Amino acid sequence: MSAVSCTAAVGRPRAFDMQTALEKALDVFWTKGYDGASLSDLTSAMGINKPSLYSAFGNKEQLFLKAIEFYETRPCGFFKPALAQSTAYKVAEFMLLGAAQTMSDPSHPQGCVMVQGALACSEAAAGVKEVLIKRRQQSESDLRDRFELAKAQGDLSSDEDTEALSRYLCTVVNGIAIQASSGASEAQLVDVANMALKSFPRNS
Amino acid sequence: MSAVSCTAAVGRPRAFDMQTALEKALDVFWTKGYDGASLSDLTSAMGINKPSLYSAFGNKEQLFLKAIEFYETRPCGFFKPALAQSTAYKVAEFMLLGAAQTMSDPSHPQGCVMVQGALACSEAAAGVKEVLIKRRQQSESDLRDRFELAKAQGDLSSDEDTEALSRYLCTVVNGIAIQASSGASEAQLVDVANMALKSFPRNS
DNA sequence: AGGGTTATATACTCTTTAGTACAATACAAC
DNA sequence: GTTGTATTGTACTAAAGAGTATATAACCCT
Repeated sequence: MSAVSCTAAVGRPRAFDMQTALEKALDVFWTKGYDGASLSDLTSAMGINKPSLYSAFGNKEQLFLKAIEFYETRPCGFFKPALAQSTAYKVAEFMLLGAAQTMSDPSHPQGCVMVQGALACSEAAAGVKEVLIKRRQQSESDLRDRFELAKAQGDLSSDEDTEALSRYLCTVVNGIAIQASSGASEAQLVDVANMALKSFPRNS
Repeated sequence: MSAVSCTAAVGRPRAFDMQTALEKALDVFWTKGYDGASLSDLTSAMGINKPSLYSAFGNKEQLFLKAIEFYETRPCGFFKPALAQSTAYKVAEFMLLGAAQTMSDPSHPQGCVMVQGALACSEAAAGVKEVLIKRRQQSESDLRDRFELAKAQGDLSSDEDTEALSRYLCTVVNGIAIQASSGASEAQLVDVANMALKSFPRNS
């Protein structure tokens, strides 16, 4: 009954790997969205039965939240590496090209689960929709903070509107997500990314 | 049994207006998406019972298709007016600003039903998802055709890649749809539109 | 006024949905 | 080996899903 998920080796051991199961669940939500993903879809993709799912992850909503948490922190993400670039322009470049490449990558579902996981949805999904909106807004303000830093460091002109800049970038990234989920190729999305970059101020 | 929907005044007259009912249905699909919109949601919004819905519109899928058909052709759309602008740049400007205004308009659901109606969805919605993708791609190629015309008319340089240009614009418009459906204001979206316009070639 | 025709409301069908009860099972600790 | 604990598989529940049968009501035409 402890709140922390302790790995005490007591009782029958779990027969599946939670991390792999979570990845499978993520793929289902990514492809079908929260409303479109049924528990049957989830359990059959995860290779487990419903009681195992419920005991390990809570319920459908909590499973979704854990899945997108994993999505955000897994190594192949492009967002955090983008923020770590050395100049504002390089941040924007890394972000747009990273989005173009990652979202069309055929080794996982196309697009972005943070966008298509719950965009227009039932009341049952209203909670997760709000969470996704908040996360996207958080990304936007993280990006703005990075550009404020760039101003302080002198690689972004001080009269730039960092909020508008970050919103513009996130808008294009979201648009790229739509295109990718509609079947656009990496090459096509890289073109879009490069065209979007033309609007971005460079101080060279 | 005739295939054409003739308005023969025979039998009991319909007690509701099909057009208004269709608009109500559109609002539901727009807000909840295809998967998230239940028949109860639809019938209660339309103010009719299920048999009326089925006799008037076929089934859920056909109702959705008729709803988006109405969506595309209703007067408040911005796409066709954009194509009618006199120069390539004005087309782009009208398109982006029109998207920013229309999609944040509080007089109807925010965002774009062609995007959020069925983005990631169940197998039951796979058909309508494909239709939406095709419609969006059609818009993209209509825009490209318009830019090809602009080349011929001399208001767009002949070495521009019209396909990349139209894809870029549609990507930003789709991104604006996401932002609007997440609660962005018109002013914020107009900023995005103007920033996106900076990438667009002007021959002035 | 009566017959033909179509829409309406109620009540139903069958399937699928999310979530759970329970008995059997597999391990650690003693 | 027995006990305690936690997971597993099967079978279940109650609600909601899409779609329909049927009887009644409202209209036009003759």
